[in-house]
Amino acid sequence: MTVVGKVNGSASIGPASQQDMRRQNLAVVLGAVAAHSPLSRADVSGRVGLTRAAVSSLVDELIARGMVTEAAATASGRPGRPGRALAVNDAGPAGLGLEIGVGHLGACVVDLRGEPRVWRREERANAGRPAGEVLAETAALAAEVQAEAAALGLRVEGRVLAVPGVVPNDPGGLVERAPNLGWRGVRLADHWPDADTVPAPENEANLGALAEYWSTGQHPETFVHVSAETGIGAALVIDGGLFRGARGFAGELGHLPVHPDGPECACGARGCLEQYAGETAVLRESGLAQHHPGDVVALLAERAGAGHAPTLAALDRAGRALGLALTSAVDLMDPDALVLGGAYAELADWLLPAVRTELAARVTVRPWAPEALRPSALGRRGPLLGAALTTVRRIMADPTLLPVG
Amino acid sequence: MTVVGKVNGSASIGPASQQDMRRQNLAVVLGAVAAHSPLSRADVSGRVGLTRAAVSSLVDELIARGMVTEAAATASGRPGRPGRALAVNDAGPAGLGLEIGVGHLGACVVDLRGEPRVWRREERANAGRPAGEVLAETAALAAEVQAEAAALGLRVEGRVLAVPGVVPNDPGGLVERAPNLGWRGVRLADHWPDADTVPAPENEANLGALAEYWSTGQHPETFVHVSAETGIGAALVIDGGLFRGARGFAGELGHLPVHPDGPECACGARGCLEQYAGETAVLRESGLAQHHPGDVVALLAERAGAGHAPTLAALDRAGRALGLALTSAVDLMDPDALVLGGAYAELADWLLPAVRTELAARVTVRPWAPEALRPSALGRRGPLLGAALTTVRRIMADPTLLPVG
DNA sequence: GGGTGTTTGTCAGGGCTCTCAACAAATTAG
DNA sequence: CTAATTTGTTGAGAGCCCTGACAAACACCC
Repeated sequence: MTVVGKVNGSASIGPASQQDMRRQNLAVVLGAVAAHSPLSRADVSGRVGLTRAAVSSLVDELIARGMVTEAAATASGRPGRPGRALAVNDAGPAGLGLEIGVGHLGACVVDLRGEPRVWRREERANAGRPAGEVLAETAALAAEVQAEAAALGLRVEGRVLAVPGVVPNDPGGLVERAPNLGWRGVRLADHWPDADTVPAPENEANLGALAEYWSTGQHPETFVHVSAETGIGAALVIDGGLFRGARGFAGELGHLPVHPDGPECACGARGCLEQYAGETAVLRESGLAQHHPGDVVALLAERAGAGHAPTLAALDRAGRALGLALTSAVDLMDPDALVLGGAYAELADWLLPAVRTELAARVTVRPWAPEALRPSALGRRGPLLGAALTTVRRIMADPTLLPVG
Repeated sequence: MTVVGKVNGSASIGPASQQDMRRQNLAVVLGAVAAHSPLSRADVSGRVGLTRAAVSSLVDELIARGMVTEAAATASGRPGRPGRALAVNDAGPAGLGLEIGVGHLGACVVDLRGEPRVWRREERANAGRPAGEVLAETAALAAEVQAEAAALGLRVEGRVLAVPGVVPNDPGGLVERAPNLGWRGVRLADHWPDADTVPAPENEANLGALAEYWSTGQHPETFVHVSAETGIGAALVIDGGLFRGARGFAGELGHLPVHPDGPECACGARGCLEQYAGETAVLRESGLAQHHPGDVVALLAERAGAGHAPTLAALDRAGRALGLALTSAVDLMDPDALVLGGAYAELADWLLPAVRTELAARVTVRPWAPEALRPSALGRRGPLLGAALTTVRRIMADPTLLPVG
C-alpha cells in the first residue's frame, strides 16, 4: 500500500493533492535512477511500476530541473531499439556540509549522487573561543569550498552544520549547548556574516549515524550508532529515519545507570556509563593526564597497540560498561546492528572484545549475532559527510523543492 | 530550514496513483468526522482543507460504503442553511477482539466509533491446557459475541487475538511461544474450527499500549507502556505507531541489567529487572506462596493496602528496580510519558513512589516531569480493547479495504 | 409576512496526472 | 534487405480535485 502524503501511518495526516502525487512519483523515479543508474526510461518503468509514458513525462521534468542527465544511446547488444541511459546529474544541485569540532573545522560539497566532490579539513583550536569568531571562520571556509564547487558546476542548495552539541527539535538554528566548545544558546543567524547562507545546525553524532546508513547502501534500516565525542551519545535510526525522541533528547547513552551504586557522575546520578567509558574516565584509568594536548584518541590507540597494560585495562573496563549499556539498548530496541563510531571506531580493536563478551552473556532471550556489533566504516568522516548528504537526501525526497530553473 | 527530521527511507516507497490519493482523502475525511462529529460537509471542508465539492464526493462514497451516516439537519441558531450532521456509522463495520489470558477468556466487539458494544470476560484456567482446546473455546465465545453484535447491526470485519506471548513480525498467525500458557509454535489456523474466522494474533502488551493511545485522544504520541503479565514487557509507541524492533523483540524490559552483579536469572544473565520486579520475585519477597491460587495481583494490592510490611518492602524494591530500568528507557528514547499498565497499574499506589524517586535522582541531563509517569487508564481492559480497535483503526486508515456493499 | 443576507450542498467546466493503445524510431538476427 | 524486437512519444480517455455558479434553507429585519 502506498501513501501519497506523509509516510507515517497514523492520524494527523493531511489531504493528498495531485501535486503530492506528482511529487512522490518524481521522487520515486529519481530514486530508481540514483540507485541503479545507468537506467533507461523503460528500465525505470519496469522497476517502479509506472507506465513508460508516465516515466517519460517524469524524466522530462527531472531533466528540466537539472537533476537527471541523459547520455547517448548505448549499444547493449540486445535486439531492439537501445534505451538512452539516464543518470543523476553530477553537475547540478549539491549539498554543503560544515563541521565545527573541538580541534578542527570541516567543509565539503556532495553532489546529487552522494559523491563528495570537495573536501576540506583544517586543524583549528575551537574550544573556548567566542562562537562568533569560530562561526566567521567557518563561514569563510564555506565560501571557499562553495566557490570550488561552483567551478565544478555544482550549485549549493542547502547548508547543514555538524556541531558537537545539543540541537533542539524545533528549527530555528539554535545550538542549545556545546560543552566541549564552550557554547550555550548560540543562535547561528546572530553570528553568521551572510544572512543568505546560514546553515542549519545538527548534532554531529546524528549526522554520523545517518551518513553511515546513507553512504553504504546495504546497511540495515534500524540500528544504534554509538559515538563518543561530547560525552557518549547514541543516534537511533529507525526504519531509515533518525529518531530524536519526543523532545530531541533520545540516545543519551552516557547516563544510563550501568552500576547503580557506582561513582558519582557530574550529572548528579551514580554509576553512569560515562564514569566508565567516557574520555575522562578512560584517560584517568589508563594513567594519562586529564588535559592532554593533541589527539588523545590516537594516543590511546598507540599505547593500546603497544601493549600498555593500564591502557588495555582501561579500555577493557570501558568496553564492559559499554556492553552493559548496549544490552539495555538491544533489549529495548531490538536493532539490526550496533555501530561504534567516532573515537570508539578507532579504539574498536581493544573495546570490541569486552563489549561482545557482555552482550553474549546478557542478551539471551533473543537471537543475537556477534557480527551485529561492528565499528563504523566512515569513522571521523561521518558527521561532515552526513551534513552534506542531508541536503542531498532532502532534495532527492522532494525534487520539486528547487525552482524549475 | 528543515533539518534532518524524519525523511523516511527514500527506498521502499512506491509510486502513487489517483486511487491512492482518493484512499488517503477518504481516510482524512473519515478521520475528521470520527474526531469531531457531528460535523457538516462544510465543517469537514474547512477543517481538512479540501473543497466542499470534494468533501461532498468523498462523503457520498463513505456513506455508500456504510462508514458514515447522515442525520437530519440540525437547527444551529446561526443564519444560513444548516448543515446536515455527519457521524461515523455505529451500526456497520466493526472489529472483533479476542483475548486468551492465563486465567480468563475475553471477547468484545467495537464499532467504528471505537465504542465497545459487546463485552464478555469469562474466568477459565487456560495454563497448561492443549492449545487446540483453548482455541476451540475461544472460537465458540467469538461466535457468540459476533452473533450478539449482529443483533445490534454490527458486521465484524476483522479479528485480532491478544495473547500473552511472542508473536513474530511477519504475518502468518504464528504464536512463537507463550510461556504462561505453555504454548510453543502454535499456528492458529491449525486449531481454529472455521477457516474463515481465524484471528490474527498479537502480543497483549502491545495491544494494551495501543488501546491506551487510541481510546484516549489526548495521549502523547511517543511513550513507553510497561506491563507485567508475561514477564515484564514494554510496548514502545513512536509517533503513534507501535515499534516492534527489527525482529519483533523490542521492549524486552524484563531483562535489562539493573544490578549487573545481582542474582542469576532464568535467562542466564545476572541482575535482570525480573529478579526484582517480576511477579515471582515480588511474591517471594512479600512472603507469599509461589503458586498462589486466584488473583495474586489483587491479593498483593489488598495486603499492601492493609499495610503489610513485607509486601510494602517488596513493592518498594520492585519500584526502585523498575525506576532504574525506566531511567535507561528515558535516556534512550526520550518519551513523552511512561505508562504503567497491567498488574503494575493496580499496584501503582505502592510502586510509583519508588519509581519516581529513582527517576528524579537519575534522569538529570534533561527536563523530566514526574507527571510523565502514570498508571494506565484502562488497566486490564486494555489488551482486549486494543485487539478490537486494531481492526477499526485499520479500516479507518483505509476505507477502501471493505467492498463497496 | 416578505425581503435580505448568509451558509450549505451540488453541478458543470477545467486542469492535472496517470493509463491505454498505437506508432515511429532504432537496433539485431537472419 | 526484411522481420522481429525494444524504446520513446503521442493522443485519447479516465479519475480526481478545484473553481465558480446556483438553488436550497435558514436567521434577521422591516
